[in-house]
Amino acid sequence: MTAQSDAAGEVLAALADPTRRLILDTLAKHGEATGTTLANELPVTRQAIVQHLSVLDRVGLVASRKDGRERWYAVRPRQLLDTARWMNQVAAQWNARLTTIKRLAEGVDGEFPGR
Amino acid sequence: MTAQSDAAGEVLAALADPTRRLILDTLAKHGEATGTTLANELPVTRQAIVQHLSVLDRVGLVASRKDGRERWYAVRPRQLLDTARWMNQVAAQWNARLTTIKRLAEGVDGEFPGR
DNA sequence: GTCATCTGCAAGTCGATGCTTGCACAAATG
DNA sequence: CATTTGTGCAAGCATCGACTTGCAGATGAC
Repeated sequence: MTAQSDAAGEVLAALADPTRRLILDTLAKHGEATGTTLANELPVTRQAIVQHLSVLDRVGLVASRKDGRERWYAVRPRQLLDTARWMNQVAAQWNARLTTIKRLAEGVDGEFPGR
Repeated sequence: MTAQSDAAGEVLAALADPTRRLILDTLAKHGEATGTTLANELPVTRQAIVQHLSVLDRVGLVASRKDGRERWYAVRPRQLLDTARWMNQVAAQWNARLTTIKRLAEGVDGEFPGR
């Protein structure tokens, strides 16, 4: 119920890094790119980029294709959509629980602090 | 366009930690809980839990209320929903870009590797 | 064949952070 | 008032991960 190889968690961890999000952005902008291409316009080394791409590939956020001596990467939306769906489900659970609590505390008009 | 105080990134980073997700789960299950309550049923110290709750509060995933000498925490779905929406938008952008590319590469029937 | 370029592997550095222990303070109970 | 219980602050440790540098191998160009 909670753990099912935890795909969502992996994707979240991958997306948590700002550089990785930047790489994904750039990649999506170009459609396809190689490690060296990305390194040319991003403020990090090619090695760093390749390592990030390795992480992103492991969780299925990018895919790679080898052409000659070049390796081309592209973005894959599916995992992102799945994770978004997961988040919506969790949020729905929270909402359900909160409304239940509210119903139990019937009559109490005090809402929760607005942070 | 990319940076707008980056609320999504903050939430992602907060959700990336497994212990933090466990805390959120437990919290949602109970509706409300205190640091010591959570520490009683989770395999970490109260201090660790409070620190995590501090992070979660900073990004708006939980809110706290003080009653006497006890501080009660509860989950807040809004940030989660916002982040899910953000993910959907990004995924939509990726999809749009990918279909454009595909259209440009008209005639080519080769799909992308299935990882 | 020779040279330039792109990739892949490895090791090392450095900062961030998850978790702990220790203690002081505040509030409820007797 | 004394005791107990819950919270808040601080410092220390230890691990993880982001990034770099260095080099070897593979592929294309001249």
